Amino acid sequence: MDNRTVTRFAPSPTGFMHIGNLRTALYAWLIAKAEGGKFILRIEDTDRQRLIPGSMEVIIDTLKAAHLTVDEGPNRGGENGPYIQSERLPIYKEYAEKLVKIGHAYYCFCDKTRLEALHEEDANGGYDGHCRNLTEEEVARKLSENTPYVIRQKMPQEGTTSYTDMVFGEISVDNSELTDQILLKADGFPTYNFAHVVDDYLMGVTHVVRGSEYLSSTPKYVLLYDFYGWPRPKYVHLPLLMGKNANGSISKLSKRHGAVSFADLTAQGYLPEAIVNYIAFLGWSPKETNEEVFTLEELTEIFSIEGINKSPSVFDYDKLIWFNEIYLRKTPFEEFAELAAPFIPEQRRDFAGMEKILRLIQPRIGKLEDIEGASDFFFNLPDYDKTLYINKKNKTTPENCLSMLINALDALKGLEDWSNDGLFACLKELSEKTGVKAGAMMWAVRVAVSGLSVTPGGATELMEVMGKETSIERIEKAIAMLEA
RNA sequence: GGCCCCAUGGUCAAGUGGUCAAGACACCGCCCUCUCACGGCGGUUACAAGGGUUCGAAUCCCUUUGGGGUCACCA
Repeated sequence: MDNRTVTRFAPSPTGFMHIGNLRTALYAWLIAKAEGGKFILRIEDTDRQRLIPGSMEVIIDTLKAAHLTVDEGPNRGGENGPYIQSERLPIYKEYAEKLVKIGHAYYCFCDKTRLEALHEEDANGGYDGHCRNLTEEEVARKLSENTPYVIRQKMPQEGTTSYTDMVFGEISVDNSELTDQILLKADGFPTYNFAHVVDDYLMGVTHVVRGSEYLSSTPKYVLLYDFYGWPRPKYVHLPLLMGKNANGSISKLSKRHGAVSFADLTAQGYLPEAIVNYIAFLGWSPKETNEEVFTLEELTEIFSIEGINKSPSVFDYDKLIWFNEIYLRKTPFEEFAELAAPFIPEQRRDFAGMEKILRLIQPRIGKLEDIEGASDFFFNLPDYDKTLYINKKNKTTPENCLSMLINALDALKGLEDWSNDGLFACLKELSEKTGVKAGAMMWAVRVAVSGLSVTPGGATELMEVMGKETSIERIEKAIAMLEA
């Protein structure tokens, strides 16, 4: 074994990848890669009730989409497998029994009824240590009678336990606060509390990277390392990701805050690269620069644990959109068109002007989901009000727009070169000839042709896309409306 | 409730005893411009409160307040 940095991402198969989990994976990956280390994927499926089929694929696909390469894992293999906890049951049993043998764990035969009664007595109290001091004979007898049992960790009753976290510093807890947690469940599966410690040790994990919700239970894990005589890993607890509630308060980011899984986000048209870039900056910032746009590769260069923040951060969709816009604009058009395809209503996909529409829209949308709405007016002229023709800067009114449109209609009807340049030249010339500002002329035509006060592209760009027939038709309609 | 943790603008954040307290998003204004977007320029908004320590505190200590996490045969 060398002393390379080894981190792991150990999600449980819940069916979707929470964005907070992705960030944990990203940081763990970055910490490993910054040092040329190893990144392990391990599936923590010890809770059989909550197991959701197909989850592992979601996890693997997400990591792949985010470009977080796995060095060892269920999909890659490796020298420390298996990487799925349900396939490691004998290991946990062996280590749990070993712990009993050396006096730091014990068999517990308390049944559900007793535990529930305990809980009713004091909802905030833990296990009372009822089976802590059973004699060897009693244990042997119960075992021979096949009484269901669990194995609990025997916590010290005095003193304090402390450890150093690389972001939060020294954490110290009175041992009297520590309850005798279950290590091995009655169904023979280990709990997270036990399995992850055994696996992290066996797999040579050097940095345990996870959310700060584990900050206060880590003393229990640290004790396990001590009991076994294993060197403790380094701990890197990450500040939680929060969401803003309707009433302004914040709480752990969850579904009611909006899209929170990676799949939800990509389904709305956020690009994986933008998501990754954004979440890298949620709870971390680089020391030497104010720049925020970085590729994954660049992040491995500048990422450091020292830059990780302690306080929870609120997930801000506005900022995500900003990142997304940047990545959307950087995307070569051909690629953008491919990404856009699934977001275009089927009946519009073969419209001849679709490519031009996409070119107009690419630099103006926040996420791919916006494509349909942003281009809708090309297909359906919105109902609009005469007041749209009022523009202060160009001094337009419904009245002068009407005369401009009448002139424009006439000129456009005779126009051969229906290209953006041709259209622009035509209208520009017309405006000079008729003595109106070009901006005013453009305003009138643009509104007539789009029915909107704000459009992706100018009057002539829109007309080029729509074609002569539709453009003329819409202008005639506008004239009719203004004359009414 | 006990325990643990956190506290700079609406949000993300720099800042580690001496700064006019960076920067980004959002918002507002101006410029550019066939509208919008992009780009450029400018602006509004912050050290939770109260005590200390110090010549000097956003930075150190205490208290309060606020927020979060955790107390499962879930992870």
